[in-house]
Amino acid sequence: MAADRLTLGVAARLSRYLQVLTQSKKMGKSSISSQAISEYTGVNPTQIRRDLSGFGKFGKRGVGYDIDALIDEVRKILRTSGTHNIALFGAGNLGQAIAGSSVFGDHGFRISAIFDVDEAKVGTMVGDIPIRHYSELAESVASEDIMVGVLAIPAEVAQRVADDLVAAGVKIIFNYSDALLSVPSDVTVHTSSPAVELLYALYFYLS
Amino acid sequence: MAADRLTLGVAARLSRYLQVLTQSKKMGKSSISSQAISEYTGVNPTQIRRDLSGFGKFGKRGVGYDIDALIDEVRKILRTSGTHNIALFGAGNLGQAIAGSSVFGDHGFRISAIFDVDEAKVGTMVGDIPIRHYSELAESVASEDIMVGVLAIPAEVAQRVADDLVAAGVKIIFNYSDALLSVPSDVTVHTSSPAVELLYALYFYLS
DNA sequence: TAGATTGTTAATCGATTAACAATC
DNA sequence: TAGATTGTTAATCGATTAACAATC
Repeated sequence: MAADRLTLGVAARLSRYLQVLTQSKKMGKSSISSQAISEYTGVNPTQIRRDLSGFGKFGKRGVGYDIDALIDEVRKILRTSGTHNIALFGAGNLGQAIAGSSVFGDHGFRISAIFDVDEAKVGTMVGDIPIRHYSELAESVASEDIMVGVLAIPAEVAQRVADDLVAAGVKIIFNYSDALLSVPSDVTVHTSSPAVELLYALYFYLS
Repeated sequence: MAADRLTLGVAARLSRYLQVLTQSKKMGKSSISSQAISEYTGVNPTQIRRDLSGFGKFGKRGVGYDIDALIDEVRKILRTSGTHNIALFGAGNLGQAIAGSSVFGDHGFRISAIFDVDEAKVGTMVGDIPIRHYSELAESVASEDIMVGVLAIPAEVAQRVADDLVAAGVKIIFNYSDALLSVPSDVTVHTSSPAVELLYALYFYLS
């Protein structure tokens, strides 16, 4: 059943449910209702139940969903049960903030390399991750099977690094700068745009 | 025409077009086609033209859209032409990275206050913004007409700050921690979840 | 049992897309 | 003129929602 590829919308929503489940587990809960997931994601509870019931009967009527079991099921559906290596570019304030947070680690992403061009930083550690020189990019991507590049660098150099990542074979880039990146069509770029989200939140607030 | 409230989808897409327009202008371009906007947003070019043509004939056939003029039009539609004040919580690595970037400023958001609880930081400056003590929150929100709170603080204290912001009357919160925040239904929370976006990018990459 | 919540149906609405005439 | 791109239509598909029986 449902052996087909997920639609983009379903995959995006399942990922968001997963985050709520992971965090709820951290907060000590063991089960959760579609209503509760809805409050944290803004997704209609009927749609949450619909999204999940397409893959099996994971819930208990009158009770809700067991969090541990549901995390396993959603990870299976998204096929992201393993660990995936990411490389972080830029060891400035933003890079260090990212390296020190659990925002990627909680979802099975491991920061396996941090790159910078500042010779003074190269060789030092951020937590337990050593900072390497940018010139080692291609080699590290290949030897550590890095699937994602995270750009915590100035907008002026973002395109250059994106080009080098593409040349090294990386297909997914997460861009914290506000630069617009041009990449081949088989490469996915996600740009962090907090202001964009605030803009439309503001619209609904002002209307 | 189209005096009704925008749907959530249209408002979200218009905000994203605005970011592409703003960045394209920075890069020195003066006009842009729906095809080019599509490449940077992933939104189908037909839909972009459709979204825009609902409000007027902004483009020139055979040429595209004038960037300056379109920025003005989209801002009018989103009713976000003015400047809006935001308060930043946390002057650590992440807070300093946000304060030092143009990610909010480019879209008419001004960081008018940074709060921290560390007495050693209070009174010092980040760029041209002074760090204030957290106890001044309510007073500052009222006196500076702050509409948005940005949380660059540990997950453990995020709910506490969210509660205080709600009590002070703030209706929009941008949350960089991975905490799940409970707020009244008239308050909007946006949580930055880079890992969530990577999760579903990975799904389509692995499939 | 009584209350709560899932799983599912059916109806509606908005998003998506291809196609193409209009026109710069 | 020729090429490019908008504005718009029509058709399809997925998202959204209310409602409610099933059942824990």
